[in-house]
Amino acid sequence: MKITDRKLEIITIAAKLFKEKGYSAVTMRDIAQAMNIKAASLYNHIKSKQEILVLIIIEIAEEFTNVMNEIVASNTTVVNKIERVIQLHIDITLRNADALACLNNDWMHLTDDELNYFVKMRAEYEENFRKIINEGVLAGELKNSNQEVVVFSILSALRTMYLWHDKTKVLDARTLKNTITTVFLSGVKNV
Amino acid sequence: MKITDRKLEIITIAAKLFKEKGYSAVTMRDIAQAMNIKAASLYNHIKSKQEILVLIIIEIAEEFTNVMNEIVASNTTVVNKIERVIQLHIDITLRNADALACLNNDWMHLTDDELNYFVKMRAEYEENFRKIINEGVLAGELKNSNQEVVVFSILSALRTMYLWHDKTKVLDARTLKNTITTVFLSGVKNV
DNA sequence: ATTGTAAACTAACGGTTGTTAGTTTTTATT
DNA sequence: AATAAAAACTAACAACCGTTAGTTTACAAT
Repeated sequence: MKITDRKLEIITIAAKLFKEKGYSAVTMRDIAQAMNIKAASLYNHIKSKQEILVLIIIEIAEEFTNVMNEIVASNTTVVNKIERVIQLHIDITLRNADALACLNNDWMHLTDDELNYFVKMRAEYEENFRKIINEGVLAGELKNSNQEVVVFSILSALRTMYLWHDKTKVLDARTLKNTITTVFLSGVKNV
Repeated sequence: MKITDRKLEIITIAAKLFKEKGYSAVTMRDIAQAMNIKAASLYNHIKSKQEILVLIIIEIAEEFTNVMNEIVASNTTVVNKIERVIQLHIDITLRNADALACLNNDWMHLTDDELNYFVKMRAEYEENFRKIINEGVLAGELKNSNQEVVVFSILSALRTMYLWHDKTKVLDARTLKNTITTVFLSGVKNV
């Protein structure tokens, strides 16, 4: 079950294609052509098109889940927790934007166990973020705004960073984090 | 070239299906089944699958373009302009979330003239929003943060509101607007 | 040099796709 | 009741889909 170099190559190229056109619009022949081989040859390395999708999405989803669990359990301020969530999204976006795009756009094409597994992880992730926001309101660290709106405003921006991060890659990760953190914690308006 | 009732029905149902699975994964037979007719019957009303996509996307894209042009040209404060952009996104999200989802996720399946037209409109829209932010910084209304990050943080959240607006539909449009405005202008942190 | 294996190939399969042609049914108008 | 138009139907097409079977090539280990 280990992932060979060639298999990893397929997954990487597939993720890039999936990002551009979506899982359903990319054919096995497209993937093969991008690797300069024939479609049938792919099956020496992977079991199915579906397996490619699973390998792209699940690993990243688990990373989000694991780090978010650490953050929630950590003994620190809410502001610091939010900063670490922002950092998590920046890290993964900069490291693997294609796979992240695929996770965001094509997760619904997972099937059976993997679909259930993903949906469960995503719900837990959102619930954990909601907990952080709620904790911040109760502790007086955050304003008492509508929690759902706050949660999804921030999460939406973080989740779709992959759409524009390449335009801003002149920025190093640190500057990116600082700006985003400021925007969400203190807003854009001058006081 | 006018849009009959039945044609509008097809577009509405198609948008809903496209939102769930994406343009490529939805077949003409899927759309037909959702209307309790056969796939071939659809062609009494529409020219092609592609035409459905065009009709869903272009109208909304033009509305965004037109209103954004009005906002940029208006003689008011930058904060007020931002509030009106937020209002624009809320209005369209509440009125036609399915089509908006389709615009966000399936625009790349447009072809030829319509693809060029859409990409051009989107670029102009972003450029207009960038102008507003820049104007605000110059006038001292906004903090001098990195503009690209500010522009895309806000736009990302507004663009993906359709993903979670149904969870928050207990909120009326006014409350939604007030909360989002506060989050982006003043941040979530207590001062 | 021989052999075993990994990884490519050609050919083809059964099913699905968007779409067309031709026909029948439904609906509205006189 | 007769008629025209609108909108449904059946049947089928050529192209494309993911995938399999069987074969050949490339290459490392003996």
